[in-house]
Amino acid sequence: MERGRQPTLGDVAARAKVSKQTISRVINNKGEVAEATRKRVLEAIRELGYQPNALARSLVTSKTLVIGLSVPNIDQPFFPQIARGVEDAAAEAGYSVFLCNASGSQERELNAIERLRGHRVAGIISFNSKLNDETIERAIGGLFPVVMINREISQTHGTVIWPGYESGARLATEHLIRLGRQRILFLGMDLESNVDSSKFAGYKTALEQAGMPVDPELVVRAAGRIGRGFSDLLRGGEQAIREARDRGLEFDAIFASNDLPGVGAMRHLISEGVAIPDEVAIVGFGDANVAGIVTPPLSTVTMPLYEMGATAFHALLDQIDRADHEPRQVSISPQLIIRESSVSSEAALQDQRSPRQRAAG
Amino acid sequence: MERGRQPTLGDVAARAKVSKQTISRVINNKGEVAEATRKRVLEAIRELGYQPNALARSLVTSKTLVIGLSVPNIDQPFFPQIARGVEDAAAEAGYSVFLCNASGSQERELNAIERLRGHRVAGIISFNSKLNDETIERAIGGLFPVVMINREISQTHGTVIWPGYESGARLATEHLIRLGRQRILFLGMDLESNVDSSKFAGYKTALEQAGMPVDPELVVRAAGRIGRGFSDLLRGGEQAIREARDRGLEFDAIFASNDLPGVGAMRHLISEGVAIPDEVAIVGFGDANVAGIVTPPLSTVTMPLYEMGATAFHALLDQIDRADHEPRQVSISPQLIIRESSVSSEAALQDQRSPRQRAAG
DNA sequence: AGTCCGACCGTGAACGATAACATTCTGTAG
DNA sequence: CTACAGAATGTTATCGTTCACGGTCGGACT
Repeated sequence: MERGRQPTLGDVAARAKVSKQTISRVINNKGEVAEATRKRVLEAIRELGYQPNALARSLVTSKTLVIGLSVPNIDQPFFPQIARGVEDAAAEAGYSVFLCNASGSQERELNAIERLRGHRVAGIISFNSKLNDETIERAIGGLFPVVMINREISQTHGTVIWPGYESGARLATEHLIRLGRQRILFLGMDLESNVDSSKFAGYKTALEQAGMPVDPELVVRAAGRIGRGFSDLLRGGEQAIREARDRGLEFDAIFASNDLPGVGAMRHLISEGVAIPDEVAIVGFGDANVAGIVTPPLSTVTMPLYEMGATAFHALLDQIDRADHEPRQVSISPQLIIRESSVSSEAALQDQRSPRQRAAG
Repeated sequence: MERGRQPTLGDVAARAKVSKQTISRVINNKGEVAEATRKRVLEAIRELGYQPNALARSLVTSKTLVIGLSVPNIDQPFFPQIARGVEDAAAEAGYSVFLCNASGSQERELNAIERLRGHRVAGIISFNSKLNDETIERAIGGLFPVVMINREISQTHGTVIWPGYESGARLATEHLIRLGRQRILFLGMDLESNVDSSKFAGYKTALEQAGMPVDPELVVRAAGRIGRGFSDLLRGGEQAIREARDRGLEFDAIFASNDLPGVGAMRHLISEGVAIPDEVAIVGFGDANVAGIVTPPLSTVTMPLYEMGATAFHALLDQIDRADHEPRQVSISPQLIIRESSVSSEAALQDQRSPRQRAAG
């Protein structure tokens, strides 16, 4: 199978019997060109199936219609939806998206950034980076616009998108408190990460405002890392709860900082004959899809992920178009979805109203 | 925030006091260069933070280290795992991946292909294209290598990866037959598509080989399209089964061509008090993650998706590296995972052995 | 008639790299 | 002493575009 050379501006010019410059003018709708020749040119373009070489174009204009999107692991709830939001918005603006899967490894993430730099992308959207500010600064410092999702503040230039993990966790915890739960277990994953620590802060605030104690024993860590498999995370939650019960820990509710360990925890409790939500009420955090499909459906805190992706792209575009752009910070409001893992079906409808209103604020 | 110009070969050359060509030689490890100058050059590169411009490089070599990946909808089980497989393999080989989300629209898919052409990608991996052979031929005919997943045969050049939908569906149906089920409902989505029709063919073959009738009444269509939302597909299955029962259809098993409608169907049956698997046994098709998380866990036919992605990339690389590459066809063997939606937990272990062996063949 | 203007189109340089060829330099064989 | 191989480096052309000019031509205005 021989591979055809793609036609160039010159080929089109020869066929339409005008200079290359005129072809360029037609393509870019820039400068005046007589109606007759424009038609001839378009005809030649069509006949040859000409498609401008973006590489050559970018080389001279030093602009590319390409951005990079770096995620820890596309194969995990949360990220695909964001990616879709980014891709949709980008395609609409004529941009293409390089997908980089960091797999939770710093090395691979840095590697990807280098590659993106080589391609002279117009900007980067980085999700949940494991890299610290200093490293990021060294790798991309000021070279091109960046939007970072899941980063609270940053000395780096660029826009930061921060989902309101704290307020989301507070919504969830307040919901459990309102249900009369006394001992609410916090099931985290990586308590040192800014994501989990924010969620913990929300949990803590809710307890304190209700005048309830924050018992360190009730803070439990589930093994498993973002960037690893799906079932890894499930098992992590399962095991953490098993161990907690083995050592005699008592609790009547769980707030899981991530849905998957939350589901694992729920499965284990059910298999042990614990009644959900009567004996233990559970609320997760993350993705509406997975949480909605389990039995009983898992109450969860969720975010408009698709819109977050689109927002991230538009924020990036703002920076690309105006080099003088000020660093911005965008926050996203999470929303509590109440299902039957925390409230039995009849009661659910009644409680649904008040937290929704809070979520909007 | 001002944006720094990236250093070029020339800048490095000036700093190391050699010609640009020597820099190029060092970077590409091509041609001989004295150890002393090589060191000086590397030092200059490090100091300036130089990163070769892939655009300029590609322009002269007419090779890019970029491929395109087109999927119907990244935000849906199946695709993220494939994408990860592709991205991992690509990154290892130094390639970057353009992600294109066709959203199930032909127009957007063609659009994406045009964009990819403009970027002179080295090849394209297209998943489950809605486009017919003729359109594809016109859009990319012979211009660059293509690997198509989910396409049985094709007049087009290029490699085709075809998951064994037919044999997978046969495994599932045989499993249900072996359980003594007499009236097995086929729950499809888009019976006209090559994917669903292959699955139907497998279903039919299994019935015929067992000497059982193929009742057209038992072929039911779930609304909802790939490319739409998650819950869309769930509801489609739910509704289809509701309607089937409303019109008095009787069945003791369901083979769902896609997990999501299968789960929807199961949920509806459970809510109606139908015992799973005693009264109705269910087997789905698709993704192990989602199917494993529902209650009861859904038996399903699944495929090594991550490996499929990696395989697709390597097949593409083969074509890229050797222009004379012959069109190939790769097939993937599906595997039946038996869970409690078809067999109660004790019985499951016994039946597990025989279908596994068939899947390997 | 001369001038000027606007519409239309072409020319040459540049972008940042590599390919192919040319040059310099050193050491060694004839 | 000359020639010549081979290592080390430099020169020039090229990839496919766009940019910043410059030219031509016809007509309106003075």
